[in-house]
Amino acid sequence: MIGEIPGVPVGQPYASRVLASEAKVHRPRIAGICGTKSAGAESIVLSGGYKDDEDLGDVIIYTGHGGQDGSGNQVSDQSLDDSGNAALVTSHLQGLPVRVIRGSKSESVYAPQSGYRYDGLYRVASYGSKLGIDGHLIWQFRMEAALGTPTPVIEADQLPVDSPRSDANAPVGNDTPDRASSNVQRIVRSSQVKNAVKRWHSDQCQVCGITIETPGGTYSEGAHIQALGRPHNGPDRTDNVLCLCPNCHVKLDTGAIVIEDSLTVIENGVAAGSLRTHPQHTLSLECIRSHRERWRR
DNA sequence: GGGCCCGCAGGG
DNA sequence: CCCTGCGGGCCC
Repeated sequence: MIGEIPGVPVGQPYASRVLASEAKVHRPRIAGICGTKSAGAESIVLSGGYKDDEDLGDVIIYTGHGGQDGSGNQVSDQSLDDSGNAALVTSHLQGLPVRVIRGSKSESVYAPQSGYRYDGLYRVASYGSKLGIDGHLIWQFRMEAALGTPTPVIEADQLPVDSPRSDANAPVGNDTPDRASSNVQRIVRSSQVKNAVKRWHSDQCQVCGITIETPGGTYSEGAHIQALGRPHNGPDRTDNVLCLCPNCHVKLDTGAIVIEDSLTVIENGVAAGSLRTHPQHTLSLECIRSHRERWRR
């Protein structure tokens, strides 16, 4: 389950990994990353297992997994083929939220005094590779606190001796949790619809035919033909979604291209080829017409 | 404190 | 199935 776990507030402590696992907050009992390449990452744990990590509170530089010898030393290169790392790449490409759990063994001032603590949702802002402290290639993911995720409280005995407790360290609840979590669930649902379409087309743009290759795999965007929400109110279904490259996505959203009932693509008033199709991917003519109506001139 | 080994759930 | 992993307890 991606996003918040219902009934689990930000700041929720767990005495052990087993308890966090039973609460479904972070299911693996040992591994630091939970997730799959196809669905994205559910959650990560910062527990001091990788020395290249940096914890700045609302920003975390999180090291991917793999390449260690079992006692915390990096002895070989990490790879994006590793499932956890691939999962974080997917979360980045699709803008999906990741639950963050801090453990007491992390060196960070934001670490809990003991056990583990759920610290809310973060997004994978960017990622890249570099040579780690031990001289092997590592992949790192920049995690940024999502809107509504507070910077964690610095627990009392972590404060520098002279610094008074400030209001900034007062316990923080979750602002408008219901609305935030329903937004998250809507993003997740919508991304499942888009993923189905992208899989059918193997990330090849249905308009221009290109496939973008990245170190983390191929990339495409799921583009709604009839826009979601007011005033267009398009359905979030696969028959209202196209697999497009970012350029063609912009063109579709701005009316630079429209689509005829015959699936001919019209650009600058002239036919510019035919939409690529897939047998399992039926399209809604109603949505295509609605998009055309929107950009009639 | 470090080393070891027993774990099991997740993922491919 | 097999393999791995930001545990954890116990022993030294």
